[in-house]
Amino acid sequence: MSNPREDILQTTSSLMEKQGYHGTGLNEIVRESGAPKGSLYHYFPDGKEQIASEAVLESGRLTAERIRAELAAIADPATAVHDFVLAIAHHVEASRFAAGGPLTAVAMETATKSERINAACREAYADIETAFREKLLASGRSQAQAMGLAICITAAIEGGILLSRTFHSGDPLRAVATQLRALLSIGE
Amino acid sequence: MSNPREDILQTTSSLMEKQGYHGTGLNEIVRESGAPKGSLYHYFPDGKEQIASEAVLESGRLTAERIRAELAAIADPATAVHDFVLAIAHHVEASRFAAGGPLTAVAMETATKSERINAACREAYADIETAFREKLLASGRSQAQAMGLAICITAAIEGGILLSRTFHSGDPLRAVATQLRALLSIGE
DNA sequence: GTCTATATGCAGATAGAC
DNA sequence: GTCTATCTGCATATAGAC
Repeated sequence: MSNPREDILQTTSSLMEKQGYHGTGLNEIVRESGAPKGSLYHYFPDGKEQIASEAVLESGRLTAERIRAELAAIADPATAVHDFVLAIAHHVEASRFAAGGPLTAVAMETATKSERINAACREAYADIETAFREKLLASGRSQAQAMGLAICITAAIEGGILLSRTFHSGDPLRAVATQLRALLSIGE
Repeated sequence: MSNPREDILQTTSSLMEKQGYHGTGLNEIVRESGAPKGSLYHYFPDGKEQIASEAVLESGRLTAERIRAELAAIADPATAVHDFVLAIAHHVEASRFAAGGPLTAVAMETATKSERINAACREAYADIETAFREKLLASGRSQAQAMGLAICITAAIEGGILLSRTFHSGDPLRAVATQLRALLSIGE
């Protein structure tokens, strides 16, 4: 089931994850994905912006899904989030500090430069925040509390990935895991 | 007191802050900085990597200095950090979501691509974490506690800047401010 | 120290054949 | 749907005059 369109999006995600939007070339994407050269503008007539936007959206959906699945396995939200962040730490280390999702770099680079990509990033982060928020709501937090916490969890994880990649160590993410567990244990 | 070298570094910081490392061209830096065209490779013989590395280092030192100054104004660390993050939120809004420092985007893009820039990012983040850690140590936390919290504060703020830029709103940073205050108030 | 001119290569994008 | 060929423009970097 070779699917050039999907291959292109997935390769784009993993390349932009490592080197951002501007650092990733279309030729590079075609080469790495193994997709037919001539098919790029056939599937994505709007070019690079469209490819990046769709890659970001797909990555957001996939990440939100994974978050839901992992959080569902453990009842207590503090422990669930803690363990989830530890899993990210392991994943980032296993990828030799290449992983982390394409959002962070792409979102920073394009926040004020491309309306289309920015909209995609907003939707992706909204998906992710919602996944955390739902878990907190299910365990009895108020709407406002759940929202504030979900934003902070998302921010701390994104920042933790950034620091872990920079220091080539999972330790920053593990520190984030510990502190988030403490934060989520307040008032229990 | 026109100083081409300094002008170039400062312009590099503010351009890479908006569009990252690969999205910023040397021509653009020269044009925006007003520095003499022919002086770029005179001051920075190693080219773009050197310019980015020095801009990152300078930005790290400056940021750490600002953190120390702001935190020193308020005795209670929870309130001090809270107010500091609110100030960032205001600053990011005032800049129309361009601000946030060159580190986030540059660090993500270059973590596994340029040894030299990566080393500069590590030093910059270490400076910043140290500024937070000192405040926590001064208020009686243990070394381990202060370290873990400082990392988490840095991560949450970086992530908060990312989200605030993406959503074109200071609210994510304000949510981070609230939660960090709660986290730092544990056990008081 | 600063200039202009330029080398070399790749970027994103398009045209038109098959 | 996929190919090759090509357009235009900018990227980083260098050479050599002043």
